[in-house]
Amino acid sequence: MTKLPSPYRPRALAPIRRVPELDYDVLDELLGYALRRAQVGMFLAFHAATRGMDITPPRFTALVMVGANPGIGQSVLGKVLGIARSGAMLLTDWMEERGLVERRRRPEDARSWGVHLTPRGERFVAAMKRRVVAEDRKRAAVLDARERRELLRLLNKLAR
Amino acid sequence: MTKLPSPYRPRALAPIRRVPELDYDVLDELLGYALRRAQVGMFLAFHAATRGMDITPPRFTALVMVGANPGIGQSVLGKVLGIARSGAMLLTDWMEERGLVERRRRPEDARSWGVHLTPRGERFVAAMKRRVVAEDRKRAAVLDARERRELLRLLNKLAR
DNA sequence: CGGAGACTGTTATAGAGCATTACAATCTGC
DNA sequence: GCAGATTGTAATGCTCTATAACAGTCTCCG
Repeated sequence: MTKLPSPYRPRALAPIRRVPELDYDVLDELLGYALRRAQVGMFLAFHAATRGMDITPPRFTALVMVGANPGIGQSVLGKVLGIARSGAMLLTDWMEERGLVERRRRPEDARSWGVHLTPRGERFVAAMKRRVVAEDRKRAAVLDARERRELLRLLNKLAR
Repeated sequence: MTKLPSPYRPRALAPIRRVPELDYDVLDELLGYALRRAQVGMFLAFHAATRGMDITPPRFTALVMVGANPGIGQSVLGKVLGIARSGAMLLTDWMEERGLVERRRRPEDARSWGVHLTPRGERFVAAMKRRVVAEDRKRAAVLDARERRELLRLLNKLAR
């Protein structure tokens, strides 16, 4: 039905392996390093959970935000994602090419477009969220409920 | 003294800005998203702390590991960093071009090289570690000592 | 001991992702 | 009503990393 420009190539990403014989020096004391290791693990789980959907974390975030904030502009999308406007536009192109979103003119501002989910996009986002949320919980299952809440709290505090 | 192939161009990376008017939907419930936000913040601090040194997180990790494990091979380096062998080699090239490390033949295995810090590399790594550790502490100062330890523990648990 | 298979570093190639810059249309405020 | 900011867009380029192929070397087992 819709043409898919890039023929889905799964991005293989290697896990960060812990090698017991090695001395990790200050790395073990740095929050930044611990964050990166944890995040790579999470990314691998994310990737597995969305297999076949051609989804990446930025695409996921963009789609969720469009779903929750219909009519959001591309500049705001860029801010939320921490990327430049031009990148947000390419991302929007990608979503539009797949028939997941559409751009609609805004009557109150002729410069900007509002981005909206299509019916197909709604279904896609719902399925995607279900998978990702489930995987996130599964992955976080090594922590008990209290630890999970505490981790979330500390991370948000750190991110300010 | 040593020629620097790429003329140090700082990689501007945008922060992930929180937009209060927006609905973040499931994102606020996902550990993965919180991890990413925290990590981007940390990366920005890291980048500021190493300004002028042309350092990135993988380069930092590689240099620290070489310093703490003299004679480490490039394949192991790749495993530790979570990148392919070819990437570890380019990284080693980069360090060598700057006179920070040298490759030495291993008598016990003629296939592999051992990577070692040069005297210059030793000084560089010491300065780099000082800066990064200080910045990491500063950045983590929003947490008290107990929270910091707890965060580190939870992150390591999550990364398995 | 000799060959199969695994492992090392290396090279070349390719692609994703993103920034930067420049531009035109439009909005806002003095 | 004009200067300056903002929006989407387009073109270009760079960095990081993977993939695949290759030769040299090691290991291990028949």
